[in-house]
Amino acid sequence: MPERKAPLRQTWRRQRRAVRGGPNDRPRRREGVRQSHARRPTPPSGRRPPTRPGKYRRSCGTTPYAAGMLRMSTLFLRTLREDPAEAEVPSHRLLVRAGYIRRVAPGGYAWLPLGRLVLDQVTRVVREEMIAIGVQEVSFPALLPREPYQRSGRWDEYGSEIFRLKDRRGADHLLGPTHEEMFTGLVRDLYSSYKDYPVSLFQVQWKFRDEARPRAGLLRGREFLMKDGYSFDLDDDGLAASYAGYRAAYQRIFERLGVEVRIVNATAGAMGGSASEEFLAPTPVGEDTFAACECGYAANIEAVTTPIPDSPNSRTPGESQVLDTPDTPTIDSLVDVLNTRRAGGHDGWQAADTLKNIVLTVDGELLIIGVPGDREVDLRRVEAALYPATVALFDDFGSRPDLVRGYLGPQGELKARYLVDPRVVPGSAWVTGANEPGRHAIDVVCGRDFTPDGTIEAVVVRTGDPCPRCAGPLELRRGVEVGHVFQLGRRYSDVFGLDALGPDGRPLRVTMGSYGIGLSRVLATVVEQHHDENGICWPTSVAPADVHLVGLGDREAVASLAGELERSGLRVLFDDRTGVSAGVRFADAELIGVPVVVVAGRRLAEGYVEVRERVGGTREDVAVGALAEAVRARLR
RNA sequence: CGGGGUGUAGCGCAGCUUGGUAGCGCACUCGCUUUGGGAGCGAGGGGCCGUGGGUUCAAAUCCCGCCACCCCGACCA
Repeated sequence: MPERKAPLRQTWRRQRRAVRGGPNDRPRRREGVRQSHARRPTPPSGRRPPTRPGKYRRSCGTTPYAAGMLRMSTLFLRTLREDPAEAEVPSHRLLVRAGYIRRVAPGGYAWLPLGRLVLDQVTRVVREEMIAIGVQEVSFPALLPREPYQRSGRWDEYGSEIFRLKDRRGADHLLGPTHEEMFTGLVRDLYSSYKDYPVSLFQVQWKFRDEARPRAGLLRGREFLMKDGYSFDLDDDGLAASYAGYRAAYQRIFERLGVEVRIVNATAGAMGGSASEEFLAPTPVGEDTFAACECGYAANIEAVTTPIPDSPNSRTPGESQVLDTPDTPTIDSLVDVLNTRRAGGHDGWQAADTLKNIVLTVDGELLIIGVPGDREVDLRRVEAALYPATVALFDDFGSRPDLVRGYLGPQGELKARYLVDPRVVPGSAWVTGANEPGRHAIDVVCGRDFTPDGTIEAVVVRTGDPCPRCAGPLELRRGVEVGHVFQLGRRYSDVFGLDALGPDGRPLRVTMGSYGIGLSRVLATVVEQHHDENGICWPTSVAPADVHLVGLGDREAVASLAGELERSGLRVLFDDRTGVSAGVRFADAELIGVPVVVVAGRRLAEGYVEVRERVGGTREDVAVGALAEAVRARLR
């Protein structure tokens, strides 16, 4: 933490206080102050006229700190006793109630002073770690021209997710969802030699997505603050090194922010590219489902791979035979009939012994997928496996009488490309349709009676499925995607012709990586992971203040205590409001969630105050002289 | 896009069934009292009742249309 020096303004403020007088002298009502506000767009505090803005400390960015102290008597804040009706998830509820944010549109939020402070803290941590690994900061507009996105194909691919607008001449623009195109173009314009590389750039910018349904407050908005970084390397090893650098920095960032994350394998999605990992923060309100194992394996649900079973079957299959199985359009009805009849001399038939064949269209082409009958097909996983193709269920059986609905089987002449779940290994025997209405075949053996064109991860992953790394049981969990790193490769450098002239005089095509952190989403995630029934419990690294001073005793004595805390370098949120009961102050302190609360009250005259920790609720009386150290010791 | 719900003061809600010109709690203002867990008493300010039309002597209330927002799902770096 950077050292904070006590500014000279302190003495000046005290003089004003002495001149002013009584407790009801509310400075913001003063004419002079108002005029100053009108002239100066960002007064750091209403308490004094900002006559020398250049002298205000800058370490807090756009914060409303006047000099390391926030006074609740003038802070633009109103806490709510009741939950806002529209808020469901804890972060949304608490951030609105504690006066950090306020909804202004579906998926759009105003940031109040406390919210700005916290958002700046999150940004500061991320920025520090980016700079620490040598990434340089630039800044692009949020409003972007169509052409680069047209060229990369994303103008069309993104579809209705993208915010598009026209200017007065009818020219198309968009509000940037991410900025790969712009960064690629910038580097191409300025750099042309291999000696310039590698280079890595980032920005912090508001991004826009026309979400079909914004929800959960900041977790899924249509406008959100994001740090996006891009690496540019000359070869795959360089890219791998850049990727590793960002990945490690991200781990440090989330560690510092107090956000628990799991790094999961991910599919690349609409941005193209290969290696890709997501940073998922586990929380019950997360929208992403991932599979995790005790051994440390974790993967996005789309990226989970199925271990190949050792033994194909529990029973030895005979020759395949066709049975009349009328009225068995479903797996359950088929299994019942098989067991009743002791088909194949066996009555232990289960849904998992059957092979269900699902007909899909992939970019208009027919595809049949064979999966064990106890499994459902997960179209999102299919789509991920076949990316970028578009996948849909086939339902026009009327046009294909050769596809016998409900009685499809892969044996004989295949009518379309045929892929199977990895559990359908060579040598495994299945009960499947006989391609005739009302008939099924048993002991249909993969590799003998039919030969698939390949395997595909198509079925819904279930709790208890075997881990691909250790075969232990997988657990399904929910998480918020707070960060994403991936190796784009040359997708964008190909499109924009980003080359570096090599030492041999030949052009080298640059390879790229892309790395994002959703800053406003991280802020909400911190709250999801750090709150209780009374309010937020900020980690020190992002808290709007280090210490929340509740003044209950003698006003002058409390004010002087606040000044001492401030001079010791702590960021102080000082509840100097008049006419507010102790209960309200305590409740507000817990709601706002500063990590250490100091109550200066009944023992203040004897030189003692109470120090409380927001997490755990411990309380201890501390001598005033040792207060700053006692607070600092609890901040960590 | 499909399903459900809601629009009344800054926030949370009642009033609508049975039409008579708007109310409660919190917040806000003033006065007095109170002061270690969301204080008490008294006095106040604040609302084109989402919107357009219709019915009626009269509409927050009944009828029709529209709009907005919230929740679940689909979709989604």
